[in-house]
Amino acid sequence: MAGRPREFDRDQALEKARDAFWARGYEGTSMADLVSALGLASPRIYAAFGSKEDLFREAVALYEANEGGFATRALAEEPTARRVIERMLREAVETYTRPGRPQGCMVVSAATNCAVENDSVLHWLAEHRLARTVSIVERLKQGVRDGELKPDTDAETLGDYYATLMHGLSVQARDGVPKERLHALITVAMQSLDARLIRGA
Amino acid sequence: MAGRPREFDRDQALEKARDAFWARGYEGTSMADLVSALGLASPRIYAAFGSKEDLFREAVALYEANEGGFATRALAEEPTARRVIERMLREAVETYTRPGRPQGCMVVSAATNCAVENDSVLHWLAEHRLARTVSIVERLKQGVRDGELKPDTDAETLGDYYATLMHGLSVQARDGVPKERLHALITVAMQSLDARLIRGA
DNA sequence: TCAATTCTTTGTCGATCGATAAAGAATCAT
DNA sequence: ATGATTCTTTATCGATCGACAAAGAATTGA
Repeated sequence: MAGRPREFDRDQALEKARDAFWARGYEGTSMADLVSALGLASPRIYAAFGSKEDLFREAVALYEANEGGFATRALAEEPTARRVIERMLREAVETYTRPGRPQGCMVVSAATNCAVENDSVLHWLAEHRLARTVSIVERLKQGVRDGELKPDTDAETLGDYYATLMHGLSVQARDGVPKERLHALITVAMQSLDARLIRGA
Repeated sequence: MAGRPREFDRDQALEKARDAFWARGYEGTSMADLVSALGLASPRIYAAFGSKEDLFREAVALYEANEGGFATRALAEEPTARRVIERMLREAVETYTRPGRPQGCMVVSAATNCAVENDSVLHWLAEHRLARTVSIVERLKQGVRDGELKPDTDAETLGDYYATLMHGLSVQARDGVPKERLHALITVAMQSLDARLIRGA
């Protein structure tokens, strides 16, 4: 077993692929683009990653494990629903507007206008977005159970509200709206949650 | 002058093109898709519309003149900033979730992940989105001047906030979130504006 | 040393991309 | 009627799409 060793760093190549897909999306990034971005001939890419779609799915997984993982991290690390939501939104803005990096959210913008033959990719990303909405809603429900939020709080609606706002943030960031303005509107949006808070909880 | 008359209805063909682009985006809709959707051989399409990009721009203009024109209509027809914002959001939801129609906003989703050679289309739609944000901000500033909103209201931030939410609504609608849930979150979002209202104005 | 294995390189595959040339068909003005 | 004009049809263009065959190069275990 084990023949000639690979001459390039697979992880490093995957990072470059993630950035390319993040910036231009699944269909917006051609194999020729990847060849040039990764500095690898196409048979080397296919040997290491299988297909363009396989590479894309790995790239999204890498994104979600790092830059795009702010929601998961906020959910895991913050003690209150209030802090989870605000940190998630603030880190979303930071991630979506980082200078010298692709703008917006890879999960939101990498496959919105797709040809029919790539519907599987489109639906896969949609499921990721819906799963994120569900996790936000669940956390708010937990906040109600914990006595952090008023008992009559509609957690699903509030979760939909923040998920919708977060997806909108990605669009705005891609359009070049500066991060200061995005942070300012988050301050407005946090008031909806503050209104549901039980003081001193 | 005036040779053989055109055998098909140009306006009707444009509507079909608008629906195709609305559903699948600029690059997601191929000329072959258009040929099949319009029921016209490609030379007839080129003769009537010039190029795929010209056709797309006309299709977007048609969208904005009808289904996508709710923001403009609300701004023109509603007497208060409060009513403009709510009607705009409610009609956005209705438009984005209409059964049997393409879901979401054509301006938001038709060109997000584009190849480099179609950057012009992408930027053109981005400008449309930014112009919509500006018009919302301007209307809120007017509300402050009219004495409808409290004098210390940050109209730009509030406008950014509603524009962001509206763009997020398009993503959610495309993901299949039912319109009842979207209407519910709008009710939450309207409280941010209600908090800035001067009672009895 | 030498088969077995794996990676790299070169060249190219069929399909599809947007777009058009050329010829036939139908209308106009005269 | 006839020439000018415009639309429709058929066939196809070169470029690019994602993907791979085949051969050479480098490492392994025996």
